[in-house]
Amino acid sequence: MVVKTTLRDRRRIQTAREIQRTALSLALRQGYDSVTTEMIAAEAGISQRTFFNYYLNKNAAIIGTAPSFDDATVAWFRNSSGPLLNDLLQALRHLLCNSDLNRETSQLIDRLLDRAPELLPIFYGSLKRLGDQIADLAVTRLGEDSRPDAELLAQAISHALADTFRIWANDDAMSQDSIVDVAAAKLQVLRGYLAQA
Amino acid sequence: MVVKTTLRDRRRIQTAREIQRTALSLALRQGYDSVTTEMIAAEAGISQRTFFNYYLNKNAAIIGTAPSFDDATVAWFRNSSGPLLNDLLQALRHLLCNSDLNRETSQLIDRLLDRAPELLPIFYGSLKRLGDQIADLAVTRLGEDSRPDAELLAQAISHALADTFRIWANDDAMSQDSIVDVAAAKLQVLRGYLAQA
DNA sequence: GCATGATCATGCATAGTGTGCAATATTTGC
DNA sequence: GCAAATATTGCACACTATGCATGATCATGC
Repeated sequence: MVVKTTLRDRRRIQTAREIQRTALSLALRQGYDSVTTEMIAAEAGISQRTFFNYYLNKNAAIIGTAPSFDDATVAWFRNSSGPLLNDLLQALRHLLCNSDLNRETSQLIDRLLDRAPELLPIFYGSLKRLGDQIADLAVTRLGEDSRPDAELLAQAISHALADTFRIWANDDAMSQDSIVDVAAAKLQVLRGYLAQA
Repeated sequence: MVVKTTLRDRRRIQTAREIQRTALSLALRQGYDSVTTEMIAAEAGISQRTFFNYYLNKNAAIIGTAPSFDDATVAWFRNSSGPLLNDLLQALRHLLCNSDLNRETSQLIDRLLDRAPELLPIFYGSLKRLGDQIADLAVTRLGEDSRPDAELLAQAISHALADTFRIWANDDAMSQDSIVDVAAAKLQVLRGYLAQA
């Protein structure tokens, strides 16, 4: 089933991005706290009410919406029989491949996180959604009883991925494809620390 | 240096706990969203303005304030030369030993997290403070260059600890001392998953 | 004890967030 | 084009959170 992309859909995505860019730009210019949703709406050329139609709250407008696994990837994962971690990483490669990341926007987010560390929990909180999806995948292999362990693993993976994102955002020489590989390397470093006991 | 505990200090702690208990009880009774800070203040016998003198926001009142490492523990850690993970876990044992956890309150939090999953990111966000402290400790050993790796490790440790907390809260037979041990076991499970690649 | 300086509780005003609802405008499918 | 679906907007409103002024309460040195 081919997805029909209507004018409305395209506009919706376009507007959502414009709001995010405006919000980031304003927050970097005059500080996150002193930016109001009214300002963002005004500069984005929409009403405040419409702003809240696009994002549930101010934080969400800054961070943007995280991508989701598509059905094909989920199906592939369920049928694959490779090592769990390898397959999870492979699924993430598909995810990143399909989503068109914007390095410029990522850079703005990265810079803002430096200046406004109070946003860090929100950033990682948003990443928790991705982590939950990873945990769901892992649970299909490990069984529902292992959900806490799956969540711990998923949390580590998404955290490593987030770190790598920030590196990628600031390194134009780094390719989008290598994000997952670098994150995987970070996870092996983590494994090393865990082995010291 | 012995800490002098004045009447004011004791009252402050007492009131803070009372506010938290009230907030938890109300949230469990009628849902987190429909509880207002005014209700919490009224039921706790204080003004709304005083509520905000104790907690920066509504979320903080629910989750409560996480404990901090004391100077003695930090000093011990810096001078110790055991394996990193072992020493971090040992520091956490000191932390838990000194802080008088309330199992009843923890149970209420656990139940509320089940009913209001939108609080989960806030819960883990609050745990991030503990994670940051652990990361700071680890950095004193690994060097500032390894901060991202230290944060990844700290994140995993605090997540494992949080999971274990929820188990402890609901298992009266489980001793407070064993929390760190169970969390350590969880970390070894994580290590196993990471080794599969 | 008690004076006095520090800290705390409170009321009030105010800025900002976020939602429900109804009216209006735009797009889609036919 | 036209009707149904969907988007945008204004408005009212409840709630969160902060700053500031004022009076109450506590700590401390004498």
